[in-house]
Amino acid sequence: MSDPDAQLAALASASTGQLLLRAARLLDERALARLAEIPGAPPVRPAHTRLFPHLDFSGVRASVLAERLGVTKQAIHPLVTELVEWGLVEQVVDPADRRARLLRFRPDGLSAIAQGLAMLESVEREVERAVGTERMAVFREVLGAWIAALEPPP
Amino acid sequence: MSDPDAQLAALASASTGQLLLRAARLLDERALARLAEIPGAPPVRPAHTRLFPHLDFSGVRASVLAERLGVTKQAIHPLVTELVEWGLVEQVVDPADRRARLLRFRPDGLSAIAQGLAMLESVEREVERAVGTERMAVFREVLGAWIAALEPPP
DNA sequence: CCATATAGTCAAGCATGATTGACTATGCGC
DNA sequence: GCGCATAGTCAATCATGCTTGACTATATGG
Repeated sequence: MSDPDAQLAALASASTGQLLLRAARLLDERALARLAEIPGAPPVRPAHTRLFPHLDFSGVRASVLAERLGVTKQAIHPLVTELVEWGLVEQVVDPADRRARLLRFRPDGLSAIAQGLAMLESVEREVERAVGTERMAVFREVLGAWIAALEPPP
Repeated sequence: MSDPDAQLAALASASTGQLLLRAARLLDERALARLAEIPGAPPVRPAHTRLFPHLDFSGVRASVLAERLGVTKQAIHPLVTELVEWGLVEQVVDPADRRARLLRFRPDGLSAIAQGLAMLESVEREVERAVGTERMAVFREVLGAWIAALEPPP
């Protein structure tokens, strides 16, 4: 462990960060692949899934979405358009400013991708079964710490 | 919690899987951004970092790399070429089969991206400080369970 | 020794997801 | 009411990271 080269190599090839990246990539691929093999499901792409954590039933503006993801609103626009076409979200005029529209999940639309989401959940349950409820809780908590450490570019 | 719509929305917007994806994306962006702002550092892209977990000092064939990542060897080739140009890895003829070449880290090359890797490590330490050594150990373990659950497409 | 398989290379093309720039429509403040 | 800011749209372009297909060089088995 005192060899700095070995340490570097370990960092490059198997640090916790690398494990995190690897797990996420596998999860992403699997969730999308699962969705892709369901006949009627909309062709959701990674770019759409990035929007999900920022959507809810109360409504968000497209420009806010863009800002949160750190991209331009032009980049968001086609994605939102597709989600609307697929019936996953709907747009309503923002009562506070009629130029703007609020985007929000449509419950009946969400059920269209329910199986894909259910896959996420099933992997989650599988892992939970393997490691136990308590450890899973710790995991979620530490994940929160990672996000907190990374979220605002200090 | 009995409202299935709310459950779906929660799954779409904040399940553990989503948190995992989010943390990984943030980490990836930060590590690459850090590297990008170091003057002499090679312009490593996400595609290269995917190779790292599969590289070491003992040597791997490019085709094995491709197989592990689930892409064609043509996709791997330009990435490897760049890593070699940047001095991060070197190629030696495989003594077992002279058609093949083994790829392996070059210690002095690794130090060129040491600062980027060090950033990974520093975030890791920051998180560890925040949550404690024990919880970090649990985290790593659960991460392993996720990877195990996802690794071989069942 | 020759046929066939295998490791890696080269080239062209494509989907994705971003960018910049120009535009429309609406709202808000003086 | 007018002027300017703002929310969203449209169009063109670009980098990235793949793909398929054709090729070269080396190995191995009959």
